[in-house]
Amino acid sequence: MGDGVIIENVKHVLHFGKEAVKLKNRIRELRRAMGLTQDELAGALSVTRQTVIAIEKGTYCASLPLAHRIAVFFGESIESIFIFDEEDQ
Amino acid sequence: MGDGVIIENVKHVLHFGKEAVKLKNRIRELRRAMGLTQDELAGALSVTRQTVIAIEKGTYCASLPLAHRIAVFFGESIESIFIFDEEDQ
DNA sequence: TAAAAATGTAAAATATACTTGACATTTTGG
DNA sequence: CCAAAATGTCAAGTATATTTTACATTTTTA
Repeated sequence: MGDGVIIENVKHVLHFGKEAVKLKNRIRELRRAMGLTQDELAGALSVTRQTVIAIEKGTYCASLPLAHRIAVFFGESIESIFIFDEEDQ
Repeated sequence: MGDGVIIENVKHVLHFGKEAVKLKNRIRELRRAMGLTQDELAGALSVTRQTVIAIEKGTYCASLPLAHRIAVFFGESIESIFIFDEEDQ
């Protein structure tokens, strides 16, 4: 199965690693557009208000399941809500 | 700012919570289509082989940043790679 | 302006994602 | 068939996400 070409491909792609990805998101903006408080959004997503605060502020990332719930709630894709900058950290 | 309608909306939407989301993904399939080993994919994503194994098997979810790297690597959206079933857990 | 609602902050505890290392089993190729 | 490569498993440790509680500040509204 494996041949030389495969290894070349992998090496060529090694810079896809952790060095990238600074994450911002449009949650506060989307939440306010719906006229919701942090507490109401938290309830709708089944997380605490602290989690909404931390994610809106960028203190940490949402987990993938939570990101999905957020995307479904706002009717947009994960990629359109979370912005992955191609910069350090 | 807040009015009665808003509260109605929130109550109406409370079932978007954790009860959903059982997660599978197409990573093994996509990796094999590229003729890569788990170890090579792990290297390309800057994670360990254990992480690739666990995510392929569904032992746990990728974090959002890792899900994003995976999506970029395979040239697809997060939503098309990770499948969120609307079932329990 | 004063009360109420919304937002922010901080620390300790728990859950989950990820790493490291070591070894077992399966699959592949000579 | 045998060796090497690939995949799987297990356990302990670190990192990060989420919860809980409690209080401080800002914004809204009566």
